[in-house]
Amino acid sequence: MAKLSDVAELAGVSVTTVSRVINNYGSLSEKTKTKVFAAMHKLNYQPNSVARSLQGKSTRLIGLIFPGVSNPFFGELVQTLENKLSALDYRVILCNSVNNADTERAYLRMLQANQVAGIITGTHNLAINEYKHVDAPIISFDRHLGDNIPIVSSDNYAGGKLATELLLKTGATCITMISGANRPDSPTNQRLNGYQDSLKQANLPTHVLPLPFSMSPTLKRVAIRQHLTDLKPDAVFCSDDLTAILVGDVAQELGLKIPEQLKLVGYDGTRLIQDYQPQLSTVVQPIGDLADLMIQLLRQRIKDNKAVLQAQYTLPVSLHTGSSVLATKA
Amino acid sequence: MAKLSDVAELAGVSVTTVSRVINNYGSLSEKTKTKVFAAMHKLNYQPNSVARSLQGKSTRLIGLIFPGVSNPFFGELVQTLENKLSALDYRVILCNSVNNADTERAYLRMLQANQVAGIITGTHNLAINEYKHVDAPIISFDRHLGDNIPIVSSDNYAGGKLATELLLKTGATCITMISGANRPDSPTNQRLNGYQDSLKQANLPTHVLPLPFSMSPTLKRVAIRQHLTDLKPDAVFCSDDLTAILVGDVAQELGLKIPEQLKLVGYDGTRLIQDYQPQLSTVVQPIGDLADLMIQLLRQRIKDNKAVLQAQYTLPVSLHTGSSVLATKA
DNA sequence: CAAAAATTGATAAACGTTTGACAATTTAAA
DNA sequence: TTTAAATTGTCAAACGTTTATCAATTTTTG
Repeated sequence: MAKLSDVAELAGVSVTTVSRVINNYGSLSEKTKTKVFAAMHKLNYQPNSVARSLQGKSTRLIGLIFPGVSNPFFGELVQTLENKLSALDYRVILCNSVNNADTERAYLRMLQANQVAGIITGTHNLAINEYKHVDAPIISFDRHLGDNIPIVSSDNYAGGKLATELLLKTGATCITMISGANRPDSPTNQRLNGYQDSLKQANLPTHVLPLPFSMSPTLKRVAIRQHLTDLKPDAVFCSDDLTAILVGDVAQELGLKIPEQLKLVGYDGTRLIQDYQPQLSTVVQPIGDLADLMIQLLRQRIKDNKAVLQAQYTLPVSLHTGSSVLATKA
Repeated sequence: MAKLSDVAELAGVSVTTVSRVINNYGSLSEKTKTKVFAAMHKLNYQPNSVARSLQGKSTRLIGLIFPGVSNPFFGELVQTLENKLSALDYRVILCNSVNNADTERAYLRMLQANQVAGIITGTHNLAINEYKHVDAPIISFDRHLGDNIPIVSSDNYAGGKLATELLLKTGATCITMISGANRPDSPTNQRLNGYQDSLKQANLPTHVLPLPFSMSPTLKRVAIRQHLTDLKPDAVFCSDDLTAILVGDVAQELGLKIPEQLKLVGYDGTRLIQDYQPQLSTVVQPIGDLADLMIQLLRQRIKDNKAVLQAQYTLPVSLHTGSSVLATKA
């Protein structure tokens, strides 16, 4: 691996000059610049970023901590973040917390040891005070991690209302919500609040079936089948699209026609779902905008660690309407 | 951020001693070890890995280059790799090549500049000779990148035969294969070969519909609809599960009953598909084993850059049978 | 208690880069 | 041609850690 002094030697100039070319400071003639670039190219030279970082430059490394990229929503969010960050000349260290506290703690230590410039996290398994000792700026997706850590979310409350009101508009009267089982302070609980407020306004009872994020699909199917046969709701609102797919499946097994006998709305609206399950109505989170905003806020904090940011940023959601509900009430 | 000398000062020992504790060499009394660990803990100290790397230790960074984690197959593969690597105390730099040559070239440069210990790649957009100038060891998933870069694949040929023979066994006589449009030297073309050989053996004609990986789902639907109405095959074998879902969708729109009028087999068999589309028969790639093997080979090359490895490693596939084909011929 | 062994410290060089200070040389302007 | 400006070089320190060498001190052993 060629180093600075090799380039200098080949170009017949001093290392200082090469460094001046690379970092573009001091005064330089076109002729030397050309010579140096030629030598760099010939040796396929690239500055050792370990050495640069130690000297004082940023590592330009960003840690991304999410439960896991095999979940389509996080997969798309992580891919979007990575694409945008890499366009800004940042590199991404991927951390799959698998919702485990020890893992997450180890990742935070590791990221700091690697001198990351910043962290974006969509997981939360530690006590709030554990995030305080992290020097690197943190931006959070949809989790409350402490007073000085900005939360970026889509409008979960509006999403909950949007979904529920769509179901009401198409004539549903017994609407179940299948929610994840989240920490009480999680912004995603707002989806439940939106659902509850909508039904209260319509003078209808609420029915909540909480299924933990981590529950296996097989067990979820069992719980869903039980619920559908017991309560016989005429509509279900799921706080994620994958669970909505399970509901659709179980409904079919039970011989329930969608949307005639059971209307269905999901949540997240990834590209994958819109492309491959377009019949599923769902609340669409603006993944691109969320990524842009998180990156923008992080960069502000990277530039100035004390940058004053809001505690909470909320981006609007939209609705994708498929045949899992009726387009309009007949 | 505390540094070595801070720990030494707090513990009342020399930096040499602290370094000895951290790197566990030389002779040390229990008493000092305890003192030093206490100080490290108190200061929440972690060695600056930038400095360590510069000094000569490995960065323990592994570059992962894949088309993108929003694709469920790559998402699961990347997550599996990340989990296993992180258990071995490696960190992952994620690179989404989006199948673009310039992007991939830039990633390779960046990874080298960051002194990664190794690279695992599942993408291939450069000329073979461009990989030769990479110092870090490379292991490839399912692509031919050059003579000295081992390829890890699942048994694509067996997968193609397995799928086709399943369809034959259940009585299909007009079987279409929807393939990606790959480079001629790509191991994934073996799926096509397996399909062709199986049909030749059964004395049946082949029908291949190539749909590029990058084609949009909407355009794929159009092409599929065209093909199904023109040829009226009684079975379709897709070289990936997502395309199989599209075929299922289009068939339903055309009023074709699955499996009675159209049998369907996909490829990949991710957890996601098995959990959420269990009715889809599919050839299952052993993601965990693939990840284990790639990591094992990479570590051999990290330990010894000249380690002699095979050019090609092939792991067996299995079959997940769902209701998209008949369980047995009636 | 003396000798041997174990422990700890002080010092310095090295990893590859950046950058400041200042000197030397070349080029351009007057 | 003289002077000023632009260009390039030399030298050294710094980033935080590791590790070798050698010396000093403490502990253990016989």
